[in-house]
Amino acid sequence: MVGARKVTLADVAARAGVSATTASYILNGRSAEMRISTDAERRVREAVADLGYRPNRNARSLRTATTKTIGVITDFVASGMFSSRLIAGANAAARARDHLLVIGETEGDPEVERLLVEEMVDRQVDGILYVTRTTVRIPVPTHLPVGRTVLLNCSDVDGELPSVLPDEEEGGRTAARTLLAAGLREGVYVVGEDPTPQAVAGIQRLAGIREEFTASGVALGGVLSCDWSVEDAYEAVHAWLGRGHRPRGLVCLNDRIAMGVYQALSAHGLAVPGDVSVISFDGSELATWLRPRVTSVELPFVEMGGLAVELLLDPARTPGTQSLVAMPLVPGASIGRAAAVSRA
Amino acid sequence: MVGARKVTLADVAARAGVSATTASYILNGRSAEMRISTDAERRVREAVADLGYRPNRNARSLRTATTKTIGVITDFVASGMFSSRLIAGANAAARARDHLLVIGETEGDPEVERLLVEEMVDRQVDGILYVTRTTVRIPVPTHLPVGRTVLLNCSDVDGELPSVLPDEEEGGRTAARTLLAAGLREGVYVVGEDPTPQAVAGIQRLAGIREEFTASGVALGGVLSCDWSVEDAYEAVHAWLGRGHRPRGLVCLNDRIAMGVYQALSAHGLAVPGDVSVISFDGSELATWLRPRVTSVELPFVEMGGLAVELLLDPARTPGTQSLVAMPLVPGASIGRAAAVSRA
DNA sequence: CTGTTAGCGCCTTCAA
DNA sequence: TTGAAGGCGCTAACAG
Repeated sequence: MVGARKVTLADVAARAGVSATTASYILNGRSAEMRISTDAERRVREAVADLGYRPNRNARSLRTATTKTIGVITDFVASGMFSSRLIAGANAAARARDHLLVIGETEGDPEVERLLVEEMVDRQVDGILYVTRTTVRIPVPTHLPVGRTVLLNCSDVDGELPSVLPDEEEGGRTAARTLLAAGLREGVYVVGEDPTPQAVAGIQRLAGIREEFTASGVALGGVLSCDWSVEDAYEAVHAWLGRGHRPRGLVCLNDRIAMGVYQALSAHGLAVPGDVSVISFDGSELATWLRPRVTSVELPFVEMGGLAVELLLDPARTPGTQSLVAMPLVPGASIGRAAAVSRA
Repeated sequence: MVGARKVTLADVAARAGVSATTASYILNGRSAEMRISTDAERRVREAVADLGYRPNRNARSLRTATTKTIGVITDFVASGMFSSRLIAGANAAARARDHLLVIGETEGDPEVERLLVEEMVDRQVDGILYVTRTTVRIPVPTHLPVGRTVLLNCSDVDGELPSVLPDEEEGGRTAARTLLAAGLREGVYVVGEDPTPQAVAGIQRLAGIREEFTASGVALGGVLSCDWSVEDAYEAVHAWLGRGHRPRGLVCLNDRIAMGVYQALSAHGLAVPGDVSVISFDGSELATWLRPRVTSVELPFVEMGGLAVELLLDPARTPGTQSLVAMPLVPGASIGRAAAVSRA
């Protein structure tokens, strides 16, 4: 029951026996600066309480040309299974800075995207967060307001707009290090080489993994290519195992692949981590649902969303055009300490 | 690069050689009604194009006291794994009616909730969608603007506010019917009786299942109680199977439970659907990831979100205080046609 | 310290 | 068919 009828600042001022100006100053916390008498202040605050006054933010926005609102334009993020955490992070940061989020989902349609950007600019949003579900490098829409846009989970091919991304390469190194630290020194394969052209996650993760293995003087067993889906991973690994391969460790490029891999291993009677150690990427809920839980390198979506908002609201803070957020390791129980030297 | 500087309606009018009034009429599609000359109209539209004019929605809102914006207040929906589809549905419907969504997540904090409602009312949202992650029956916050609020996925204990909910009971009947149609007539158990007090989904699903079984003169084997999580379902079913029980069919009260059930069955060497038929609720992505895919009764979140927006924007349409949306069956491969009579 | 005056950009009677 | 004028509610110079 938010009465919210027609109580205006003028009403408050009248009741408090001051001018609207004075009331405005007080309500905007400028009473000290303006040296308003404590008495006037008290009377105004009373009037506000008595009348149940609430400022009309539209009117304020019309004057100040600022709305304390951030526009979020996404492809499928809001509906996505874990990428929605990007929104959650952004939302939390926005709230902490007294901003609200207006969201718009484009479903990948460039025309809808254009419309949404216009809509939001029309609504005077203070900035726009352009968010993608998967980490991609794209030719960014030309109509985004340059000064006030931050790319989240994607980067501009022209590198003009500031962007926030997970540090995939370091994530790859983390995964590799974790396996190496467990004593795995042979028979380690990567599952899920990514064929999608724009997607960068797979490529970078793989690069990090390779780098770390090379640095440790250990050779990677090989790379199995498959789509990033449970079913495709299952098919690929199942067939591969069927041809007699017996890996010691598998690096799954995301949690869904890990699920498919678990299914394939199980179908061949191989145990995790007894026979095969598994590690993956994403750190999603799914990782915790697998049995045993798969150790996963987490996509720091919440943190990324938060950082993006900070950058958007704090122009000066922009450390450069690209911010990489660390991917923490979420321990599971999918990695066995390998016998010093495997003797299968 | 949305120039969006300072092109006002007045500029457009000036360039077109008409008054702001005329320009306003034209841009609001009232030129016919106002019998504006086609020539004036053409000139105005040209001016709009030339100047790249965009209306300032704040100014408009100040006048019209309408913002074409819907406030969405959720507990954890936006970050939730599939409940975010509620938002997706609402968003689509909102866009179709030229509205945008402002979202706010309360993380279950009533104080935050109060603040958010105020914020949104201050911003003159045209209505509020109050959304919960799980289907619950709750004492709804008192400060929601009565005329313009729709509850989504929850209902008011006082039954005052209109609400949109999945038709859980019918969903339960659907699940039961599906199993019965496959010839299962004994050894059917339900997994996941829900202990949470406010949650209604489990209770209603179970009621529907029971009703259908009773109607068919078939006795339910029993009900296994466990939390609605993969791990808990696994533990419960695993222990139960360990005590020698051998079900023919299992109805899992959600997809996560189904996942735990699959794990438990697998651990006991029981095959789906060979040894045991399984059906579940939610129809989430997870259902499609299980091997074989589990047949699931879908939570119609997208449709619910859409309907909620319709009701919010179309006061007259409200058919009553509570709208139930049908839960469609999403076929998987987890149900075997039982031998006419089991003879284990 | 406080009030007066002017708009922000748009919509909408009321006259012409 | 079009224009002039007023005001939505609030903020910010600029006086006093």
